Amino acid sequence: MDRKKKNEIRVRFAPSPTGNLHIGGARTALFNYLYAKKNKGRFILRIEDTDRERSTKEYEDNIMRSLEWLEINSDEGPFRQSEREEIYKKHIERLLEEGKAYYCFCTREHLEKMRNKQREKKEPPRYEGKCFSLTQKEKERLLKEKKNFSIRLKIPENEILEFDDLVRGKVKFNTKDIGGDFVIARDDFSALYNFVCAVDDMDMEITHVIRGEDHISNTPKQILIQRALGFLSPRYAHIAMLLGSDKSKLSKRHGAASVTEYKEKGYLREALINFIALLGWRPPGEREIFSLTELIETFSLKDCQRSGAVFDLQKLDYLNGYYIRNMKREDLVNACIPYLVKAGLIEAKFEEDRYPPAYGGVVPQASYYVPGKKEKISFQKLGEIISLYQERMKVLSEVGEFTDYFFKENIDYQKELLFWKDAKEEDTRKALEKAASILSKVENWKREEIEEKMIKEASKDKDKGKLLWPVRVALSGKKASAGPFDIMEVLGPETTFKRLKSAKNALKRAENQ
RNA sequence: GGCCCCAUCGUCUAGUCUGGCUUAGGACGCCAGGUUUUCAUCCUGGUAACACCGGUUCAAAUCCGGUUGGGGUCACCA
Repeated sequence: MDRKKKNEIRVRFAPSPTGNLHIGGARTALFNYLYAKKNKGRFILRIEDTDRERSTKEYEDNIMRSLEWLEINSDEGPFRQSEREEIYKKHIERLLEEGKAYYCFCTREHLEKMRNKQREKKEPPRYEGKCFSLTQKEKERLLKEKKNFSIRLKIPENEILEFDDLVRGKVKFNTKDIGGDFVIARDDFSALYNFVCAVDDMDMEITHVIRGEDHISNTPKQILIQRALGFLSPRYAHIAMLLGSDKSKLSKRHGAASVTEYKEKGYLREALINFIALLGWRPPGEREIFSLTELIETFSLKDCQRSGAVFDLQKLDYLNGYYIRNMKREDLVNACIPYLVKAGLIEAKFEEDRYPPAYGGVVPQASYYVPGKKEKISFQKLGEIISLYQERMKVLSEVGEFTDYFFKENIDYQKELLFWKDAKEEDTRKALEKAASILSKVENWKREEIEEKMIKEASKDKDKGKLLWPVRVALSGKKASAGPFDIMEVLGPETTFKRLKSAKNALKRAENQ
């Protein structure tokens, strides 16, 4: 481990791999990262996998890759607590020797019973310290009998302690409210959360612990552990929780909760970062669009909110749309291609030794095909199609439903959709015929000329929609779409005429029905 | 229930520390209008909040106390 430079600020993000990276976790990671970068410090990643039952490698991978995707990169780590068991064990043994911790042979059943009794009496649950008064002989006997035990930390009975929280100010607590001497290790000397956390924060020379408000109540315990071990505690900053629309702690039941889910729905990392940064933090001024770099420049714990922030999907959508609109075309196309593939609109074929990166990104050397058709569809062409919807997309996953008519051979028309306002079938057929005749005079099949000729004709009537609406629906088959001239240019004359014709046929068919 | 934290538009928030500059500002949403063949974008306007009660003060969203409300946490989970 790198040794700490003098006055260097060191922060850590310490997720436990018991689930995919949660959006709230991502925000905690971000705040730590921003604080480190802003202060030329170091950002350390620590995997808290002391719960062997629930921790998995898959979740750890997900956390790592999610952070990577968000470009929240660590300067040190990942350190795994499962690889540091010897360190914890030594500290526990020392506390035992010094009499600051002791063996407890109470069974879970006994403890459960006690807790229930206390609850019934409306008393706070609390360990009464029974095993602390065990004699040396009794202890040795129980140990010999191989009775299950746990190791508890002896804490002061009634002492007021306080710490200075960087976002909340002074927080006081009384040791009598902690719930008695608490368990720091199991009978195989494997340490529990508060202990490993306290030890690692010291051992990794963490100067600032920035974490969710739900850890406030753990702080006294960790301070007590550090005190018993004879170490100085880091400074703490407890940031407000991320809330669901019902104002309770954000979780799976509020819908998408993991970074992965947002990524898959087509949210951009820039938008997600910008959005979660502004949840519970706001720099002075009225600006709301920030890149990661700009966030680093302006970040300060002083500007952190003390109350919880509701996760508002509509604002995320707005930001995502904003970032999509500001993307370079090539980047947008690359970002959209996986969604077109997923929607079955195109197929991507890669040169033999090249495969798409597992996460995001597309190999430019890939070739794209429309299923069922022989010829390639060029990257350029995909760009023309996609950019028609750049202004309209909120999330990347919408690209398929927006652009499907460019890839499909035939369109199933809904007859009524072809009618503009109170137009009749006769009017609609005439409009389609008129359009075809105008378009047949177009010499250079470009948007400008198409638009000029069509608008000229459409303007003969006050209501341009009489001509243009049926044409647009004939081309797209949709109630809402990009403009007809843009569509025509991308579609090309052949398909354009074909669609005008088949729309007309659809009218006929509808008449016969 | 004990302990802890919190409290400005529906939501994110500015203003609170250092009381008067506030007819409480911005953004998202929503509504209306403009641009437009549709949708979206864009532009203009509108809607909407200091939880309550007391106190301090010439003056309180801002300071103090209480009430209410919300949240978190009370494991051999993290």
